[in-house]
Amino acid sequence: MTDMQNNKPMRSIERSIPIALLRAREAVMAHFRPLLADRGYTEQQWRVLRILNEYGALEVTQLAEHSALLMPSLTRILKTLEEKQSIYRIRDECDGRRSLIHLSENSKTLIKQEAARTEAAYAVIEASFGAAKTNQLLDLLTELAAVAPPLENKKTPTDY
Amino acid sequence: MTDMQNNKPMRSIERSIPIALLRAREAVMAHFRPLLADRGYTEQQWRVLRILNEYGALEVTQLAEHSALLMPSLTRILKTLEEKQSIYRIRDECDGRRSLIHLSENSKTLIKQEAARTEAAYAVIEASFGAAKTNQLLDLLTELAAVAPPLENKKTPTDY
DNA sequence: CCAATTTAATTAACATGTTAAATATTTAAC
DNA sequence: GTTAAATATTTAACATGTTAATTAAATTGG
Repeated sequence: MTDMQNNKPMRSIERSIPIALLRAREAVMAHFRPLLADRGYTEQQWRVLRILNEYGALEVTQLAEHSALLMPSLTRILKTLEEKQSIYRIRDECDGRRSLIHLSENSKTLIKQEAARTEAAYAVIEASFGAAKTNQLLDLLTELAAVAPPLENKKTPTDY
Repeated sequence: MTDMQNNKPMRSIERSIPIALLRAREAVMAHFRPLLADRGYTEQQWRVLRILNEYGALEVTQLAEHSALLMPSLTRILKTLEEKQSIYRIRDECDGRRSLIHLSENSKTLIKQEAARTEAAYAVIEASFGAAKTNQLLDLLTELAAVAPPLENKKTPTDY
């Protein structure tokens, strides 16, 4: 009874939270992908534009946080968006490492034009899933996102 | 009042379902990443092994469905896993296009050994988030994943 | 039987995800 | 004030996501 063996089988993958989140996300994105394709932007590129439209000019780190993108991804995305003249940068005078990312006028116009189609896609989802459940889900997801991350591999030597 | 202009601003990104799903997923995965790193597998590679362990040998298409991976991704992952001797293929005698993917004995042993650590990570999440909410969330996600996808771009010519 | 279609899987091309390392600039400590 | 530590961002390398095209093997229709 005191042996090290653990005989419990691994939890069924059918109740895997990460996979359930993936599948739900895929179902939702299926509604937006046609819009994105028409606009000529990827999901992540459009997300960056939406964030800038909502918050105004942001530094790269803040932009990464709001858009849920890692810095290396954002670096590449910003390069692409800059080439498409969807955004532009203004370097910080005081701190040469920082720069503010601004939305171009073209992008602001495009987002305004697309607002109705975006809302329509949301409406289809909510009509099927229900506004109450949508809000309930968003609340649960927000709470789950706040679960404390596991302790980092702290390099605590055992010798003191 | 009958103009084409829509003046409603775009929905706030703070209540974006796709982003909320992303963030929640990231918070959960943070608990499993250290385990994956120790094992030397990526999240997706490990998922494939878990699926095969649960369902037994599967054809590539079924494996893609269960693991929520697109076929091109799975093709590459299977090549890697085959080189690591984590899986092996057996071609179908009757249909030369198909093959069954089998879990190697090494992998079966590894998954058994890791079951306890995996459960422990789940336990941490449930201790923080709560078992009731976990189940509630899984139910909502399953339902959301079932929302009817938008009508495909059917190539319906307008001339008949 | 065979050309046309369908199906299973792979390949190609480009974008992003992920971790680690490198750069450049600023701040802190002597 | 100059070196060390910290910070913001980028680069590098490899894996996966995504769409379209391709290959190879069955199946169908004539």
